[in-house]
Amino acid sequence: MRYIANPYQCPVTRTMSIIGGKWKPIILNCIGDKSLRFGKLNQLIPAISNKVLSGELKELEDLALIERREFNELLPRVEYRLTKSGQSLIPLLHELANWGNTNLAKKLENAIK
Amino acid sequence: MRYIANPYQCPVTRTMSIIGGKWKPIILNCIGDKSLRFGKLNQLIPAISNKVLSGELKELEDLALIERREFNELLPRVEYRLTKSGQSLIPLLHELANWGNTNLAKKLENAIK
DNA sequence: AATAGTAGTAACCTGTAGGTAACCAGTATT
DNA sequence: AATACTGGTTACCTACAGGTTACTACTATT
Repeated sequence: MRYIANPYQCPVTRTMSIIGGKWKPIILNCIGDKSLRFGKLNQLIPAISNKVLSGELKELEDLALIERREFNELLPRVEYRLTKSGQSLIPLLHELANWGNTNLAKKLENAIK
Repeated sequence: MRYIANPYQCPVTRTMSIIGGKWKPIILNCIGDKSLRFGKLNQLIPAISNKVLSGELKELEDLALIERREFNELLPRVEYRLTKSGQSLIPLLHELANWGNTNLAKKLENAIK
């Protein structure tokens, strides 16, 4: 496989533009194989504001990595779950996590702050 | 494996902070198993400015992903190559590229611009 | 009638990754 | 004596990801 040295055509950069954000890998991982409501996600990830969470969810939906389902019952609710494509990212995320754990655990504590 | 829903402690985010930049995966991939000079890298990646290239190389060196070797010969030169740790990233980059190619090829052409 | 929970929006602000352009000292070429 | 190449540095600028705060309309609870 050959890479072209231009980020706009680079497949790694392309993947990064999806999972490279601050919250997307965390959101994907939190959802996992469950079907979660907005509020539940907000609880699981307390550091995210609901504006940002809402934006990220919309982007993930546009990328067809998650599915948004509205239930118009007496008290209406919304649930999010991974699509096939989204599920296929999970093992990749785990590998990234592993690499980070084995290769960088201490080295980065300060760098990341 | 359990993730804590906070990017500063998230191992995926940790890894991302290294390869998640615009140029780092490209640089790592360009070096590959070779030993490249600054100027050569600049040629291979024409879209990067030498200020940014210089900065990225410094960061990659700080992270011990590449090695910088100065040769103080008649015309002094500098060569960069991957460390063991840097080499261990290459397969991961390939997987990211693969995922991007199979799952997103078209979907993102516009999104990324 | 007041408060809390639902799933968000709207307006505004900020930090920083990345970009541009000019410059450096030393050597080699023309 | 002028220009180009080496491997960078410095100062300055900008776009945008992400953050903060306040607000919405609806229902349920007390």
